[in-house]
Amino acid sequence: MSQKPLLSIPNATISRLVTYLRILTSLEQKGINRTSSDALAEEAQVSAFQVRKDLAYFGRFGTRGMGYTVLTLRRELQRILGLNRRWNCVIVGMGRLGQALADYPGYMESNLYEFELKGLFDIDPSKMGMQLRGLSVQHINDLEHCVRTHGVDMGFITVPVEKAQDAADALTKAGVRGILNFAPTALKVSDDIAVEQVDFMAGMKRLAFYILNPHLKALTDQEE
Amino acid sequence: MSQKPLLSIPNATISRLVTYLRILTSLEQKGINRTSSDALAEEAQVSAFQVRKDLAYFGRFGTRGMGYTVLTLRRELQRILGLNRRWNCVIVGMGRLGQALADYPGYMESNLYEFELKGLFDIDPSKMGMQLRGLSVQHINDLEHCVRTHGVDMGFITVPVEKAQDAADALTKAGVRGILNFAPTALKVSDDIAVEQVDFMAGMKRLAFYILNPHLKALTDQEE
DNA sequence: ATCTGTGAAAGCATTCACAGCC
DNA sequence: GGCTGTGAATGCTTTCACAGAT
Repeated sequence: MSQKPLLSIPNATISRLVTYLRILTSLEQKGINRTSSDALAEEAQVSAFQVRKDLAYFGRFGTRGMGYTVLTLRRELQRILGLNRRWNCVIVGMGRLGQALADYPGYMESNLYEFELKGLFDIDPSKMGMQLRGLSVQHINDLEHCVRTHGVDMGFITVPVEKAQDAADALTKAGVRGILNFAPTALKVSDDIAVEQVDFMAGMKRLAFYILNPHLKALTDQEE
Repeated sequence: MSQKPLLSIPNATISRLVTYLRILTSLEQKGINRTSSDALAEEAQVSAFQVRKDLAYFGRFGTRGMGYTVLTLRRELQRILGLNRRWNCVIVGMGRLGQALADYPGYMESNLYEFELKGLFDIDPSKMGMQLRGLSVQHINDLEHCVRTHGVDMGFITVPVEKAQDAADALTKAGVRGILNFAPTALKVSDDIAVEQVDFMAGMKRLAFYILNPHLKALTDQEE
């Protein structure tokens, strides 16, 4: 219930928690009900120190000398990461990236998270009514209504970079609590709205760089 | 020509270099031919120190008291990032993510990078011959031939997690120089092959976490 | 004896201050 | 004077070593 952190959590920790959760789910399916920081570290390919430190940001979930109960730790991680609920989403900007994102069925049925698309928006009249995954593209003016009626949590911005701030303002006004920005620009939004930046092709760009510079090894990872 | 770095470069620096390049390209289009670390920093929303430090990893491109020549710096960054060439790519695994990736037209015509798909591969016989973006899905056995004849640089792994290592082995044998791994597992490959990990939905997961924990602010960014 | 939880040390990346060149 | 390039300082993340619980 009560989260401990007064300090800020490394972003990388959050990514790793998702990994631990995936491992725990898999252990559970195999009928294994106890594990240890060593075993989790082995699977996640990080150090056991790292596993324990990551968990320590949120509380104490193990028993000294014993390890962790798979079921308990799995539940705790689900709670911390927000997986006991569905996340309602909208896409603003139905260009090529928005369409690809709407068409991508994976995130709806990811075995961990439950993200659900509730609306698709654009300002281009020629796109109105276009059907994608059972939703029809609506005008941005209808965004607020959609957000209120469906209890939309987050919006994905996939408009051209020069329109990104407008889209963020519209999402703010509509009342979403978080924005995932695919446009390569930093958004200015009010403090109570979470913003995460996504560079869709960052992986390819880094890869191109490291192929070109084989003597440089990527030591920092995840990121994405 | 000669790259300076003996030290390892922060991964975040590479992402920022791409940002600087985008800004320089835009300045050039506007006919502006001189700029400064201050101006670049303003646009990129980082500090001027950061801009200069990032550039310093690769050499000296400015003139003290004067700033940078847009044209020169743009060219240098293009060279460093590998944008004077085309990157030939293949996708291994034509499930939902592989299909979405093949269908996504954006990375082919990105105004900075030139990535081109040269082949689509799977092991499932029922997928063979399936058409996507002018390419037909081939059996993984034909991967090596494709890589040799087209000079393929990198492969994207979009197979289920338990098949990811096999896909990596096949790509290694076929002779690619880099692998972009979308499966949530760490691959073991020979040292001379660059591997970058991509978590397609990491942004959404982080966002869910920060919406749930509004008192925690994301301070580390980009990554992606 | 075992394995967690955590303060302290080490390792990196960012920020800073200023020396060095126009 | 102005602005870059860079060693030194700061701040954050990871690693470590060990105290503490069973």
